[in-house]
Amino acid sequence: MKTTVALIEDNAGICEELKLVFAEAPDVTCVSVSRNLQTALRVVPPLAPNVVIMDIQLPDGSGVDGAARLKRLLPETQIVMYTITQDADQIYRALEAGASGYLLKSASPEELIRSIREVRQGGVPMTPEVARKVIQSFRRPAASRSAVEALTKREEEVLELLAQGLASGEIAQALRIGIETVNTHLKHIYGKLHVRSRTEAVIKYRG
Amino acid sequence: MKTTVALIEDNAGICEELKLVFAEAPDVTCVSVSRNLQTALRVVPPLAPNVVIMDIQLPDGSGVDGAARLKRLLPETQIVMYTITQDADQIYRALEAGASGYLLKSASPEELIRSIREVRQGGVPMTPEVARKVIQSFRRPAASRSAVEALTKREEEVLELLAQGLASGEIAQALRIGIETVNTHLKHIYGKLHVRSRTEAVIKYRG
DNA sequence: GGGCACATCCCCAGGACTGGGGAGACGGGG
DNA sequence: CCCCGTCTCCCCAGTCCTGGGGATGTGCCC
Repeated sequence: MKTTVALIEDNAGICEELKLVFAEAPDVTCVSVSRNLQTALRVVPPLAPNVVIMDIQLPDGSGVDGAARLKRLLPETQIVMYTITQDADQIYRALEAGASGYLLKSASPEELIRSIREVRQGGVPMTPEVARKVIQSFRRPAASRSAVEALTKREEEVLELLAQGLASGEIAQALRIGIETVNTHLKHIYGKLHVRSRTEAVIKYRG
Repeated sequence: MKTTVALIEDNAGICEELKLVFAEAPDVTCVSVSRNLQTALRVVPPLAPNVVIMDIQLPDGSGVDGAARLKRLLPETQIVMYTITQDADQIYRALEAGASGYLLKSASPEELIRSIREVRQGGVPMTPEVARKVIQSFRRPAASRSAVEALTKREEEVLELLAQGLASGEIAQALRIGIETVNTHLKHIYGKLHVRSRTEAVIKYRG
């Protein structure tokens, strides 16, 4: 099975190294290399690669957001994060964003190529440390997995009304506060839930 | 690395089959076979095997509960569920209970042996279908369509993307149409669903 | 051919929303 | 006492969304 891959990575050295790695695999073709998010979001969607390998730390934004946006534009594309951080929170966010794999940069070239093949066949390649953390998240349920708990009481009230379809003005009326205050609460909610619109907030809230 | 395995499985045929499979692997020794939970909970702990392979459907109780109790008694032991159900709920419960792997009985003998080795090295063996479900649990639950009556195909596609939190421009990009067209579809959707905003449309769509 | 549904694109005006900033009041904790 | 979090309100700029209007092309059915 032929596989097209787009690489999003800012470090030039790693890019070169990965190009060599890809060249070793006859069934893997690297169709694009982007050094930042902005370029990637413009260049990658038209190419519709089978797999995207991307870093989390990018110069112009978080790879997690980038992954979410790419996944929305290309639902069929499998996204594999390739990064140094094994921060549990980053891992969860990446998976929430739609990533299908999470490799640490300590992975060998062979593992990387194997992972690309694996993800194409429906697998979920992860470095063992990462897999372990993912599984652990099931043992302490709902702790870090729902950011909703970080919301203040008022913010939650606003979100609840938002999730009922009310507009800002209507929420203001219902809570007897100013519309500006509602918008301030919304800003804070967006920040805490890592979303960019009321629709996304509602989706996250309603699970 | 030598690995001791305890098997908990009520079906006699499968037991015999697995014994043969284990005999094939020189580094894997089956130290115990239990046909039910009660026996297993008495016999297995003193043996402290490296790995437990267990069914979920057992005559005297759920394998999920059994896994939880075994894991408490043997924190070092890796538990791998081996079952026919790929019910998402069962999978989550098993993982919450402390299972480190989840294999379907459709897995081949080779996969089973490979999984035993994998779990000993910190891996998390899962059949691809299962892995996919686990990963999906990090995303949003699927939409249920009910009140979506007279929508055309295109309108439904737009609504689906809308319900994933995409902005108009992103929907346009995803469907490769103009943003004006998306807005026209949205107008029609609002009319048909009797709503006045994208948020309300999403709420109606997702029930 | 004529009518109809569908999908596509366009224009426009007003309002809503997003995302920065600041700032006052209040209460709790160090 | 001062700091910090929370809730409240405000300003502003830019973008997005809503809700009218119209237009073209395609395919289907009678």
